[in-house]
Amino acid sequence: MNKIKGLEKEGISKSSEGCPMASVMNVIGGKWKIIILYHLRDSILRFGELKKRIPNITQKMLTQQLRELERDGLVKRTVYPEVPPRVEYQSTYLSDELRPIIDMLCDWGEKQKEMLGR
Amino acid sequence: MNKIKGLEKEGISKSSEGCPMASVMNVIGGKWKIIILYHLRDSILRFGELKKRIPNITQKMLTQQLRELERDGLVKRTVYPEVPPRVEYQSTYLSDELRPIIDMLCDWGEKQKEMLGR
DNA sequence: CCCCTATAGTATATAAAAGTAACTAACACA
DNA sequence: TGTGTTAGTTACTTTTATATACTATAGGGG
Repeated sequence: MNKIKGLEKEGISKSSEGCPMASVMNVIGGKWKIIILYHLRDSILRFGELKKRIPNITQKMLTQQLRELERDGLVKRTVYPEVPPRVEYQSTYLSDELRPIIDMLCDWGEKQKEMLGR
Repeated sequence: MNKIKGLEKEGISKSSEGCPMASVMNVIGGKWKIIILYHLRDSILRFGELKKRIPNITQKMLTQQLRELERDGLVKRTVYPEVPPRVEYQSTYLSDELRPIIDMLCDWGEKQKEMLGR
């Protein structure tokens, strides 16, 4: 179980050649990643806090997506050797640069919701 | 086969409550959607042209994602009753507003690639 | 007429990703 | 000895994505 997703993401390979967008998708394309990064925009959160803020995600998915984000340098994971365990997640230099983009996406979503009559 | 994905996306329901990001993800969260919109940023493209520009996508996926994008008002599909058939896809008012976001994502991807040493 | 090409798809079968539910480790407290 | 807490695992099922093959249509060549 040391490989979560095989070769594909080990070095952002495969579909990243040719299309600049494809490599981006490799890193933030997971179903929950942008949502996770959205919640980590301005807070350091523990695993359980993230889980509360993203009600529909399962523990397995949250763990998995966080590990991939960590591997790709988009979140920093800090484990405190306590009992019960405490693990904190925070954004990094790389994901900080995604913040304006995430904010814009959020605004776009609001506008789009209005346009679709609701 | 009249329902591509069931209820979930019919009205941007489900996970859109609570999290503003979730509704955005419902619309552009498909694996290929941002890539498709990226290629339609500044060109009107036929099905086959899109397929050439996105080599790893399969016809089925391209068809499916385009239909979902059309349904959500992000692409306009124009069929010319010719043989061989000609179908053109173009961006809409809604997706035009995504353009700066897509460009920023693209830039972020470039920067990120450099940082990861290559 | 038969075969070939081209375009924009469908259909079917298989692989991969995501979801579900139950289980674990470690200690604190009662 | 038994219960609660947190951050995960594990095994299993369902949903998505991919690969491959196939279809309809018209024009052109033989």
